[in-house]
Amino acid sequence: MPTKINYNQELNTEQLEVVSEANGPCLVLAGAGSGKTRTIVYRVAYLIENGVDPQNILLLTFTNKAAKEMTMRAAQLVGQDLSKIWGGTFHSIANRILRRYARKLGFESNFSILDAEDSKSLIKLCLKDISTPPGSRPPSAKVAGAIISFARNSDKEIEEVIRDRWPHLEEWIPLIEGVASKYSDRKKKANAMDFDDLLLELRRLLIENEDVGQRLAGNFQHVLVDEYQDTNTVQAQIVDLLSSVHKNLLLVGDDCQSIYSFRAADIENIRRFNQTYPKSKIYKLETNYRSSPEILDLANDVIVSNSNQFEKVLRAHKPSAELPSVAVAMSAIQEAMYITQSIQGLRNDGVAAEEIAVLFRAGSHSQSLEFELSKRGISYVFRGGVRFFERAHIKDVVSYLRIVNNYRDETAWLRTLNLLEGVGPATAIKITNMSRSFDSIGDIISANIDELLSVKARHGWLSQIEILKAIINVKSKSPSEQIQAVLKSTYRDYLQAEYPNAMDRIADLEQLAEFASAYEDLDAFLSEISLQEKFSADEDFSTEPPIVLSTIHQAKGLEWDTVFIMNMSDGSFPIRMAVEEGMLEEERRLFYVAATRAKRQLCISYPTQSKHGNMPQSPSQFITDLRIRVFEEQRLDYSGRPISINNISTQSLSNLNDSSDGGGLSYLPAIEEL
DNA sequence: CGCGGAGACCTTTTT
DNA sequence: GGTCTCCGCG
Repeated sequence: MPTKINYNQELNTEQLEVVSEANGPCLVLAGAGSGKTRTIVYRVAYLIENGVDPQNILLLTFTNKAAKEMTMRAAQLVGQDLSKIWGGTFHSIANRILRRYARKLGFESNFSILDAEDSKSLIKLCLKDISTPPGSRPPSAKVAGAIISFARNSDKEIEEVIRDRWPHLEEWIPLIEGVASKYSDRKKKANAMDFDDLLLELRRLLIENEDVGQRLAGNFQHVLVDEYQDTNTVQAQIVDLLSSVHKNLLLVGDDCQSIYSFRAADIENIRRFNQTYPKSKIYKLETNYRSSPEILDLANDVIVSNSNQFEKVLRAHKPSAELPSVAVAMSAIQEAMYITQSIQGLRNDGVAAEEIAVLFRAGSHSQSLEFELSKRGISYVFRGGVRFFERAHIKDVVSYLRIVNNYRDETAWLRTLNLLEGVGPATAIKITNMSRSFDSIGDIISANIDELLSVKARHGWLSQIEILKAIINVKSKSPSEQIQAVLKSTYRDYLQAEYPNAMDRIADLEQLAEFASAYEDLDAFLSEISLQEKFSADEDFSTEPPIVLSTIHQAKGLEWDTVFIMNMSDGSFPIRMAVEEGMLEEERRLFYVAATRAKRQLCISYPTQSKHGNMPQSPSQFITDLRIRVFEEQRLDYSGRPISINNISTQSLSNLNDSSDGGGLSYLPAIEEL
C-alpha cells in the first residue's frame, strides 16, 4: 500500500520497529528524550494508513493536552481528520463512558464530578460527624482523604494502607474506615463521583456488565498508553479490560521516570508486564535525542544509586556541550539574582524565552525568584499554582451551574450557601438537607422554607433563589449564557463588595463564558472543566511566550534548551517529608526527570541559608552524591553573578559532609566582606 | 447561630 | 504567609 509517510527516513531503527511491528501486547521502555511521543504519533499514523478507523483507537495519556497534541500531529502526518480517536486521560475517557452507562451503576447520567477540593470539604463533614475521644487530635481531612484515596487506587484495605504507609496513625484505623464509608454514602446521595470513583466505577462497569465490557473492548482495536509507569492498579486493570478483545496493546513508559507513587502509581505494573502477557514483546528506545552527553552523564550518575530499575542504557546522540553547573548561593535572594541574571544573559545570547525553564520540588519554592523576575520586568508563567478552574470565583459560579444540573449536589449547595450573609455552616446544611427532599430544582425554588430560617438568612436565601432562577430562565440553555446570567445577578455585587480586584475576577468569569460557548450542553461543559487540567485558552501567541517556572511534576514530558533546578538544598530536595516516608528513590527519579528536561545546559543551584531564619543549609544529598567530573561548581559574586571558575574546584562539594559548619562552601567569603 | 478577632499550626508532588 | 480553630459577643 502506498503511504504518504516515509517511515524509514523519519524514524530510527528502534522507533521503526515499534511503529511497524507492535501488534499484540507490547511494552516499550522509552528512555528520557528518546522520541517516545514521536514514536506514538507515528504509530497512530501508521495504523490509520493501514486502514484502522480512528474511532477504534484508544490513546490514554497523562494529560488531555498531550492526547490532543499527539492526535493533531498524527492528523497532520496522514492528512486526515482524526478527531474521532478516543484520546485523553483515564479520567476523561472514564467520564465519557460513564455518562452513557451511569444508570447501570446506580448513578444518574448527570452526576457531578468532585475535584480534590470538593472531596476534601466533603470528607471534613464526615469527620465532624464522627465523635472522637477527647484530648486526641484526629487526622486532618487532607490526610484522611489521602489515605482513603490511596487505598482505593491501590485496591487495598484502609487498614493495610495505614499499617504500611502511615503507621503512626494506626490508632485511627476505625475512624478513617468510618469516614470512608460515610464519604461514600454522601457521594451516592449527591449523585456525585470523585476522581477515584471515575476509575473504580469504570472498572466495575466493565467487570459487572459483561455485555457492555465486551462491546467497549470490541470497539478498541488498538489501545495505546503513554506514561505507563505512572498508572495505578485500577488503571492497569482498566487497560487490560479495554484491550481484552483485540489484545493490541502498546504500553509506553520509563520506570526511571515514575514519580507519582503518592497517588498509588505502581512501578510494578511495568515490571509485571511479562507475567501478565507472557506472549508479549518488549522494545527499548535507548537513543537520546534531547540532551548533551554531559547532561546524560549527570542523569545516569543520579539514577545508578537506585536499585530496582530496568536495565537500560541511554546513548547520547547530540554533540558535546558544557558541563552542568552547580551554583552555591548565600541566600535565596542571591540564588534568585543568579538565575535572573543568567536568564538575561541567555536572552542576550539569543536563546528564546520559551527555551528556558526553572524547575523546583514544591510550588512554594519559587517565591524569591518570582519576586526578582518581576522586579526586572521578565515575564514568566508559573505552572503548578492555583489552576484556573480552582479559583474561588470560578468555583462559585460553576457551583451554581452544578446545582441546576444536579440539584442533589451537596458540595455545590454548601459552597454557594456559605457565600450568603446571615447563612453559616449550620443553616447551609439545613437548607441542603431540605433540598434533597424535593424532586426537582423547580420545586426547591418555589418552596416556602421561611420558618426554617432567621430573618437575615431569609434574605440570603432569596438572593440564592434569584441566581438559580436566572440560570434556569436562560431560554437557549447555553452554558455560556447561563454564566453571563450569573454575572448579571447579585453574585456580581457580592464580588464587588468582597474583593478589591473584583474587576479581574469578573474578567475571568467572562473568559469562562467564552470558553463555555463551545458547549451546547451544561452537563458536558461541567464534566469537561472538572477534568481539564489547564485552561486551554492559553495558546495565545499575542505576547511573547514567556519563561516557564514549574514544579518538576508538571514538567514531565517537556523539554527546554536551558533548565535551572533551584533550591537543591538539604530538606528541600529530596523534600524532608518524602525522606521520612521512605520515598528516597522516588525523589531521586524526580531529580532524574528534572535533569533530563535540559537539551543543552543544566544549571543547578541552592542557597546555603534557609529562607527566613539564618539556619545554615547543606546542599542536597543528590548533589554531594554526584561524581565530581559530571558537573562544575560555580561561585557567585555578591550580586549573584558567576565568577569565572578556573581551577577553583580543588575542594569538592562531595567533601562538604565532612566539614563541621555544614553550611556550604567554606572558601566563599561571607556576604559582609563583599 | 453567625461572625469577627486572636492565636496556633504547618507548609510535597496531582488526574 | 495562609489556613484552621477556638472563643466571646450580638
